Amino acid sequence: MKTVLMVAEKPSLAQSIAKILSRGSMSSHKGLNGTCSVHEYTGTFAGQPVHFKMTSVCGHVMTLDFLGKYNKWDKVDPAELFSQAPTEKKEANPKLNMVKFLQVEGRGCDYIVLWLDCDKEGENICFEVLDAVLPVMNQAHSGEKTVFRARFSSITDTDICNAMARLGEPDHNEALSVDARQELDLRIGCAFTRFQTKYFQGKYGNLDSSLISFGPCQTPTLGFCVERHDKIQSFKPETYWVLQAKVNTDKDRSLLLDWDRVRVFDREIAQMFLNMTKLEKEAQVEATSRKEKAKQRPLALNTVEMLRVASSSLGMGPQHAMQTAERLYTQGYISYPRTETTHYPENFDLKGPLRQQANHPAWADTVKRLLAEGINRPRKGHDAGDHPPITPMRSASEAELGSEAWRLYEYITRHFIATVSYDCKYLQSSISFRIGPEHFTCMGKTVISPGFTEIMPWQSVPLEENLPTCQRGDTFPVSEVKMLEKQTSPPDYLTEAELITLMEKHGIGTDASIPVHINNICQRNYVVVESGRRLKPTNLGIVLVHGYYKIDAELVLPTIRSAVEKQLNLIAQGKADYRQVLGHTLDIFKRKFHYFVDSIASMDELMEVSFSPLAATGKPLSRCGKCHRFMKYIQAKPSRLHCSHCDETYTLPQNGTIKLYKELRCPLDDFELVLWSSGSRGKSYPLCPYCSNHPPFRDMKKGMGCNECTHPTCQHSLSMLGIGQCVECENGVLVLDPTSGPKWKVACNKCNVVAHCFENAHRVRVSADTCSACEAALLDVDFNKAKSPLPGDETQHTGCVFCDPIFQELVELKHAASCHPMHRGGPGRRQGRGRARGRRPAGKPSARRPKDKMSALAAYFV
DNA sequence: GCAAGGTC
Repeated sequence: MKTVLMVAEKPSLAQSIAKILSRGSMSSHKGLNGTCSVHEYTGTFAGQPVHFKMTSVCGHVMTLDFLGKYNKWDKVDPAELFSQAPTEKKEANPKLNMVKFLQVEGRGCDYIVLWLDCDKEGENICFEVLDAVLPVMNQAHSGEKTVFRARFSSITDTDICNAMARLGEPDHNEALSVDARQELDLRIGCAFTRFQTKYFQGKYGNLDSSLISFGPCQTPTLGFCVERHDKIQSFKPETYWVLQAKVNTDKDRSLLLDWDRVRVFDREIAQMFLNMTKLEKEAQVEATSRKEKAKQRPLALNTVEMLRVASSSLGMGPQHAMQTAERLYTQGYISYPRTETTHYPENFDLKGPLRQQANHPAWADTVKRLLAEGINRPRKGHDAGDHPPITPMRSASEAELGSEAWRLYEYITRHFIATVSYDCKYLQSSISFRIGPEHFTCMGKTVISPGFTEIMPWQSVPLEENLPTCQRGDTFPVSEVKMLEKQTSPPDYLTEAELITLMEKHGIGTDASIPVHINNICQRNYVVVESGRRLKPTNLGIVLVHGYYKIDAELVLPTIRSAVEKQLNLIAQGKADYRQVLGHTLDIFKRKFHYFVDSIASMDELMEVSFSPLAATGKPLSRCGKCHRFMKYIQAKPSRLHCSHCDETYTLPQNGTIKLYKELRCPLDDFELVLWSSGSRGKSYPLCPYCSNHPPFRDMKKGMGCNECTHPTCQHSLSMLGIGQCVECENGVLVLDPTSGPKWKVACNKCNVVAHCFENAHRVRVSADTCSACEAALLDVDFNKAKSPLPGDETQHTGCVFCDPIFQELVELKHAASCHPMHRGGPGRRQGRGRARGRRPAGKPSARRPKDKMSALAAYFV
């Protein structure tokens, strides 16, 4: 029997589609990556009985990057990234082993049916899948078609079955347009980002962003925020005047009337109108009206609307909301949360999900009534052909979800119920009055039936005072006419919800990437989220955008994306050649780039005002080995040392603290050593600022400290302080931390293994001798007289930390505590004493003997 | 260390 391989874009879709096509009779198992499943069943294909294997990828299989050597920022001129630098496709997520997985499942298959999402990205993934699978599939008989594309617009039985019955071919042009987009985004984004970052980081010490990034989506996104900032800055308040009248409708009730002219900007004129009305004793009713109005139930929920409401009403940022929604989805509480569609498919079961909510304490009454009296037909929304709108899939309580997830789930469920509820109906009445020559109006609203606002109370029609019943010609006594002086007020900073709307309108990003772009401009410190989730640009963000405006406004305008996308669409439609469009667009941006580089001084003028030059930043810390003057330590990201005399910058390890190390110097270059520490519970090691940036020996990499230095005789080097192979990682060596006393530590120079030893020793040295059992270097320890753990009055002992029975008792293996508890390894997983002891019962040789120090070192000298 | 697009 022949085999048909079928591939969807994500595991959940593979399952739904297989369920439909196999009519529920399939057998499933997890694939080798543990994420994708394979669903198997038998059926017919091309008129013959076959075996079906339905599986999926996880989004893109491949990602585009430059060849490795072009990723060295200090060796490559960013201008080269436009054409010379070659790109390569790499596996998008090496952990998933997707190519291997596809080949294992695809080996020996006869046909392949591609069920990727029906958009350009999906078409592109089709070819990524084919590249992986075709080489291992059975060879086609002469002329027989083996590659098929299923085109579907929703995940419903009819749609999926129709797609299966009318298979087509993957569209190469659409896929090529995505290849072009990837290459453009990569080359343009990286070139500008690297240039800006290097230029400004080399000049200023307090930019407070380790990366000055540029991108065709993130930069216009920032542009929107700065545009609003500029509007606020340039706003000039204007004074205006309003007439307000009050009439008595009853003995102790009065009615506030709005002026039909709304407002005037001339005081004299307002005064004139006031004079004409204030002596009038009566207001005459000129007309009354009563209109029944409706407030429409919401459209079915899509991603961006969910994100807007999450931000504006739940105070939940888009990134966080999306993560929360994804968790609710994978746990089966809601349907797939990434969709543009606001229209339920024709045969969508609305009552099923509604019935699941019928006993929920929060909305049982509403749901039961809807089920009993009949649900309303949802409004006609937009069908983007991707996934059905977001709906609840089963009932859940706050206790089982936790408060954050619950708030989002509650909103999604209330929204869903609202879409099958009735519109809110209310009566809008108005009375028009005349006081002297001037006209005034009073409006009132009364709810006739609350409809969906019962389940979405925040949408309720606000209660307004009932208007008196009256008719044309009636009069009411005027109790007061007064003139109010007011001022126009500036707009406020952009809310996330408004930004999402702007991005959607201008086609910047997609439902899945909009939260990422917003998150990016926050992380780069271009904007900060203020109260009410409003985005206030920082000085850095403002200067960047104003700089682009000065040099080349197109770089920040939202049209930058749409213009390129127009070109890409030509490729997709087969109307333009992929190479030509790519070459042409790259050429334009290369020119823009060179112009930008040549004009950078005009952006720099703005930078100068807000930021301090490197030389004027930071505190003097350690001496330069070249000029022997003090270098300044710049703490702001990225932390570094700057010698203003030599005009050199030396980057330091991030995420830790830096101190001077006893004014000790590196024997190679005379630079004063500094001590890097990740905190009292973590590890620390000395490093030479020069060596760390210019590795002195072969096989040493940038960023290394003395604990990885292979200098044969320096007292701070790995050679002198190394003890033996790390007990956990492959290539690490345990190195004595010479600064850690009196609570001595030995730490791995690669991973975060830390051994705490000898609490009360006042000196610990690495001996030249090695252990006869395990070949690790011996430690020579002098204990405090009063607190010596040694027998008798002894204070000195030399032995192996792994094998010596006395030392074994004094060593405790841990993992360095890093800044964030999430990243903490060890103690959580492996309590207390680790492998160092646990795997070495006294007297028995260890299962994995630590290599002797010299052979561990030899590895470094290769 | 960089983009944006998939998805986990």
